Amino acid sequence: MSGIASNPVEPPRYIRHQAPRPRSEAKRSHIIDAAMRHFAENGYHAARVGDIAATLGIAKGSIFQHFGSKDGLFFEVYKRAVRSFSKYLDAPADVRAAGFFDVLYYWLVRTEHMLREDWIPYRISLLGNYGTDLVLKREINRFLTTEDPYGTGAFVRFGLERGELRKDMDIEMIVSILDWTMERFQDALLTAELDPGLFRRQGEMPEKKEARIRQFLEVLQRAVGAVSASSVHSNRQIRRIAAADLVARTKMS
Amino acid sequence: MSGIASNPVEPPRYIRHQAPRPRSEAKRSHIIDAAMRHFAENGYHAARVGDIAATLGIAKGSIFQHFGSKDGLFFEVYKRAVRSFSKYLDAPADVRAAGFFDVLYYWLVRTEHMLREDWIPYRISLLGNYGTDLVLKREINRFLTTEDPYGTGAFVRFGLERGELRKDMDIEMIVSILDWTMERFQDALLTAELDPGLFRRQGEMPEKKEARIRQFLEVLQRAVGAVSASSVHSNRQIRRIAAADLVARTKMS
DNA sequence: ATGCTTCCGTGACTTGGAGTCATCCATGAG
DNA sequence: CTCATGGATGACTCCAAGTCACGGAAGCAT
Repeated sequence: MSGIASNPVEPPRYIRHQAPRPRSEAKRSHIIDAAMRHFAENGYHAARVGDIAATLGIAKGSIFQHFGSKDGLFFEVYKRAVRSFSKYLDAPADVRAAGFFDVLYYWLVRTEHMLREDWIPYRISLLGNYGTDLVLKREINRFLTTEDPYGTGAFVRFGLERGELRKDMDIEMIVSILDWTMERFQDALLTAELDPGLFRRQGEMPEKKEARIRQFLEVLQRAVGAVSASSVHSNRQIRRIAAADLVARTKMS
Repeated sequence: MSGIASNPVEPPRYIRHQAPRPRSEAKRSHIIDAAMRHFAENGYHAARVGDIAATLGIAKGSIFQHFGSKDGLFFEVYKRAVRSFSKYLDAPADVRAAGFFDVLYYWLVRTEHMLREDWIPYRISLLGNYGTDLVLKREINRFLTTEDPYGTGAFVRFGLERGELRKDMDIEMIVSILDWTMERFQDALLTAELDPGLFRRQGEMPEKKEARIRQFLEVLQRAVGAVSASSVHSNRQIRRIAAADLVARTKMS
């Protein structure tokens, strides 16, 4: 295509000819751990690769040898953080048995507690979603699409098989909507920074928060839930509203 | 409160005693324009303040004098970009008269065209939403909340007054859900253009896109729309599905 | 006009962190 | 013990954000 192939192409170097020694993998892992803490505490930009190295008592160059760049390091950190989260279907068996929307409820009410005891990976995912760079964000999206770390796809199929989700929609549309709204709702729940609109008022009112969760789930159920007896969320309040609505609809006709 | 007022406090300097001269405002405006182009073309990180200055034929220090920092400059750029977008209720009168969901439809189908003729501010808003820094993102959210540049609040009130939206939900919940899903849906719609890697399937299928828009709006209507004759979207397909659903619900009881 | 003051623009300079590389060293194979 | 390989090192380069002392321009007063 372009120039003349004057020199025979050198075989590309820096390709692993054999699996890395076990020591190397362990070190990588240590670096990722320390980096995760640093990124979580300082944010992406304020985190210094040199500081991470100093914390570990190793040379900065070593980190670059392993990960190539600060972006590359963060991407590994991000993947580990996200993989450490539970998948939807990891909910206890009795919750799963209760149904699709009960599983969502289960995870939403636990979000806050999980944050307190394990805030570091959550903060990392927040940085990956909003606080780094569009180029990196693109990599992250590719990762999320191919790996589906929350198991949204399987979870939606679960809901479809149980007849709790509408069958007349593209499944990708359901997955997307679930991903979008759950992500944003959880962000709003957890960080006043991101959504000052929805939760700014009630700093210390857990019951108000729970009401929001219920309302959100109810909206979600209307949006993508199938309309049949088995799909009605087992929670009393939601069932009550759905029933009232049904009456209203019936009267209308 | 804190220490002893040992020294009489110096009157703070660097406070504007009078409005900036008109020349200054014009220059600010020029800088913002050039910066917007640079950020849009290169992304936040790759954009160089020095390049922007060189493009304008002025000194780099001048930009810092006006905006304090690169972040500060970007924030001004972001505000201008977002303010340049239409508000929901800027739709033509006949579209407004057709109803809430028709207005949404109107804007969604136009998103693509608007992108082509005016891609720079869109790209800026994308950078502001995903590609800078959490600290800046926080400022941006505060701005979006206080200024409501898309007029979402007024638009939701419009829908409520027309009886097209549910009255048994907190209004902020509706606003948040509308903001979240519209933003993400538009991003998905548009980044398919900008970045064929993500949604590479329907690159050249406008009718598929329109089907997606209809499906999305239908979901949204189920989620937050009131159930009454006047709320049904005027689009035939949506009305048909809503009617079928009503029948199904009635049978169920 | 002449001086006075305040603001604006300038570009050389400082700061500081990402990324590099020649060299060293630890380890394993023969 | 020697050699070969690849990880570890840290001083070094590069580069862009941000600073500042200075000079000049524009308003203001006399």
